Amino acid sequence: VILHIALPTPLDRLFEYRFDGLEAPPLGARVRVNFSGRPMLGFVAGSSAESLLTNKKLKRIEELVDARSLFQAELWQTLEFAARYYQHSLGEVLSQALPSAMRQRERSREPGIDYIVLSAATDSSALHRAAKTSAQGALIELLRFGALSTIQLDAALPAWRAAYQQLAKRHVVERFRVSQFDPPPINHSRPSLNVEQQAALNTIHSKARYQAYLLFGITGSGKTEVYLRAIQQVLEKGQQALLLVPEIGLTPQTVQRIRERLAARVGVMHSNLSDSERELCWQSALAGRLDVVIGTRSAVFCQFPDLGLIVIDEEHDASYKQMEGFRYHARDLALKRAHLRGIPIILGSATPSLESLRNASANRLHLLTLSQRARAASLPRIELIDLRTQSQQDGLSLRAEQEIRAALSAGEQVLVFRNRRGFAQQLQCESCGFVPHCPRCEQALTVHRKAHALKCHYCGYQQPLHSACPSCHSEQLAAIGAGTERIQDALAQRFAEWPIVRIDRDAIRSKGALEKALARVGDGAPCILVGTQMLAKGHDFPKLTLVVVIGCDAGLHSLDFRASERLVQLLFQVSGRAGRAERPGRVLIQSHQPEHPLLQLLFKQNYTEIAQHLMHEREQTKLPPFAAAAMLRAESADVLRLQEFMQQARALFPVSQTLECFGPMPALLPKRAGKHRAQLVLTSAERGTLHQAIKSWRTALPALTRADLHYSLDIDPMDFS
DNA sequence: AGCACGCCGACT
DNA sequence: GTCGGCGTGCTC
Repeated sequence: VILHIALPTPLDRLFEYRFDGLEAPPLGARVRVNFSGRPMLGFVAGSSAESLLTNKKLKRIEELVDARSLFQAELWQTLEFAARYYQHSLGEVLSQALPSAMRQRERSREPGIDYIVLSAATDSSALHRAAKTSAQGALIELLRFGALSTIQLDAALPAWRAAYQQLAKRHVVERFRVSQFDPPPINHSRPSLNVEQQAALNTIHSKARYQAYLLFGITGSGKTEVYLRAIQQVLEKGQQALLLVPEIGLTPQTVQRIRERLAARVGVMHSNLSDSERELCWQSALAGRLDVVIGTRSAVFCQFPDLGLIVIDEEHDASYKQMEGFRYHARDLALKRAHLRGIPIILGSATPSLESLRNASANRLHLLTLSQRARAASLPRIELIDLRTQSQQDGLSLRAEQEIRAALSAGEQVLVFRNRRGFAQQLQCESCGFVPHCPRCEQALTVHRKAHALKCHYCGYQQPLHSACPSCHSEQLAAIGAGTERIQDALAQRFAEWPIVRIDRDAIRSKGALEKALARVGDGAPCILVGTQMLAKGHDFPKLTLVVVIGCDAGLHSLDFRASERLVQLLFQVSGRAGRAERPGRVLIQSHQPEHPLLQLLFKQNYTEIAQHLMHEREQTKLPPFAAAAMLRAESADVLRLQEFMQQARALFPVSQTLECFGPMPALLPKRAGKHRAQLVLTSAERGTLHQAIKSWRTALPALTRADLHYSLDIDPMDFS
């Protein structure tokens, strides 16, 4: 038999190999082959009795690794579709749908799982001796109600390993290994539903076949409770559920809460797990040892004996789009999967993507609305601070300062949101105007004062902070613009009597640092939180009543067509942090342009209205969701080579009445890490037309490439970066 | 993407 | 005389 093998190489075609079996193995089984002198694992993707190739060329399958397909029928079809839709090699698509451990290693280990438990001999006095604030205390606290797996502990207490070592020495805790996940302790307390939640749930329950829902619920309206009830219903039927969350949204608290609430075997799948842990979760789900998998983007490829429901939380989140290699959108593939499987899927968001809103108005998504806040009495009030009439220092206006003081004095917590880390955006010589730039990206370097460095936030380049201008040797160097570090310093000077907690990528370097920082805020004592978008999602601060947003003007004028949508979603999310408990929240937005229509619309706290405004803009400019778009990106150290390639690529593209091509234009970051970057945007009102055009056009591209020139094709690009 | 093969410049 | 640059072509 001749097998047609999909190989994990960018070459977008199948390769034929001779197989010495009587009949062809099932599609999706792995095989070991020699490909151009290298050993490789490929996937059976077809077969035939004969081959047109000469016997000399045709090689043998060295080993059939799996007797059965690794992919259930509906996932296989989804992946075949994905390869076609994203115009990516099937072999790479299949390979990426597997945990990386299974891409290289042929046999998987017997899945087993390590649990940590309090020793039977440990009495309560020993438990009391461990300080509650230490990692050891936290570990004991977690284990008090039963054993937890290493995976659960990684999620709940990232720094648990060191504490475990210490406690194990004193025989307070011990480790044992079992071959499957066990259900956590049962916890039946569940909040009651309001009328809207119940109505949404009834609608979801009414249909057991494919139906896609858009659960549009404002922050605090109880979307999660609807997900959990819907999942529970599915579990009661003996089926399993998949819950996708954004990268940043998978907090230990979320997982723990869901685990307890559902009293089900819950697996977690995210990028911080080790390869073997991911494989374990993947294998366990497939083997029916898990009821629910919560995971980020790549968890969309998890398989179950009888998957009954998919939920996508924060469906608008950009982290669902893979930004390199096989550039899939997990939400869109989940929709495809649910459709092929004939099961319901829920997309949830307080700020749905324009794509989903449009799908809802076209009845491709059934809209379910939650407009009542479950716990808080009212929505936060939004106020704009006009920076043109307000003096400001270190990025903070006088008005904001007064409001912060008032809130703190009233015993409340304050969040100062600034989506830029570091001390200052740039350094400028006051006598000659010199601004240090990254030699590889040509962007102004960010000042990091604590680290005493100038850093490039795009490529990671850094150099020591100058004390004198390298150009004119003046020592008058001004730090321009305020990042989180500077704002923290400024706040510390003005509010010395209150604790200030900064949360951004610089402050939260190590595992567990985020938990530590959040714990400092968790007791509800008055304090100031300063941070980037790390703070915007998922975390609940009941005592937080005031949010101050610093410097969001850049998002109003970006060249990226999705920038304003993102800004609005971010501002809504940040606003949602305020006043979740009984106290009403307030949001102060500092801007140089408070009259900007988007900011004016934010006032009304009505996302639908803002979305309509944005939608109108997109319709005018014929951009997604009113057109299908694709993007050709290329980069090279040699500008001329890059320009030549892009010009030729453009010339070959069959522009017509229904097909448009914009560019070549420099990328949003025209130079990054020493490479010049350019892009070509292709759009059409007809998705099929665009797809066909790109399909034939793309075959001509390899002939245009030179050494040191890389290009990639992005279908449904998320940004113009 | 890799990797081999192949044809022209600066070294022992 | 050779070592090595990367342009071109192939992978069942």
